[in-house]
Amino acid sequence: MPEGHSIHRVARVHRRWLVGRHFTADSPQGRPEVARGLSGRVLLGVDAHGKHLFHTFEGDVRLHIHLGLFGRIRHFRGDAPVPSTACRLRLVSDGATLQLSGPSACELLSLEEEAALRARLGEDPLRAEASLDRAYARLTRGRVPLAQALLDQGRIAGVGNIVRAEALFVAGLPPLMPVCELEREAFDRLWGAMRALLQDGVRDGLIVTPGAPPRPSPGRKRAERFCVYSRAGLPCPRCGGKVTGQSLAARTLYFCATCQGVDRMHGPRRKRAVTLAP
DNA sequence: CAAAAATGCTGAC
DNA sequence: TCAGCCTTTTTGT
Repeated sequence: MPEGHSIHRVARVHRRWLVGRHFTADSPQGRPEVARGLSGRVLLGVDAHGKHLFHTFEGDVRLHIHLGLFGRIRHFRGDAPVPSTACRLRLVSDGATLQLSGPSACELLSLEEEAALRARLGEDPLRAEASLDRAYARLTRGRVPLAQALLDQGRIAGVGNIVRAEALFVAGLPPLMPVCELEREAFDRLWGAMRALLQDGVRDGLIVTPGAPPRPSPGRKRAERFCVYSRAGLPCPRCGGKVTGQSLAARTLYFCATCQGVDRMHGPRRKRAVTLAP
């Protein structure tokens, strides 16, 4: 579930439905001190940065949530079901309930702790104040592969395995090129692709890459949402060649070697030299 | 039923 | 580089 778009969508939903309400909190599993700290307070605001969520309650109480790989947030209007035994935090108000399970972080932070955490995060394509200059400068440090740098939340925040694969495909960029060789023009294209995918994801609640196969591939039941992510061995929707899936820094990277110019290392949009007759 | 997989991150070697 | 964390959903017998 959780790449940046899911988190920003949650923040938007909470701003609309939960801010201004007076909550009682409990923690069926694991975080009694967090529940105690929040219980009886009014929620004042919600902010998302990358994959991190920050809730501010009255009395300067700040909740930090990171869903990690397994985390989930459910909300209910009116009656809510009994939470699972794994429910880490439940917030209940008149008419709205929130249940959080499986997060990798659910903690109260001081103003300073929150500031320190946010300072470690890179530019978030979903935040209005994001600076392309800063994002480009941070992203292109060092010689790590471009695809690996994209998952580094200190360079760019909110991009996960799906968005990196799909955005690199949309931008037609070779994922394994040294990131310091990424030209500004190619970066702008990539940033635009990431931002568009994430923004559509916030609006729609899930990511569907433009150009994804409209019909299920052979051996699949449903129409597909992605061009390359999780499609190793299946045909690329653009050129029909086989999509590659390979491990990079312990994550699976998906790409189309043909469309993303892997052999040329600098992308397919560069003009090929032509031998002219004398 | 059991097993596997999943969009993430950390800490130990 | 790898194991480990942690929950839910999907797939297979």
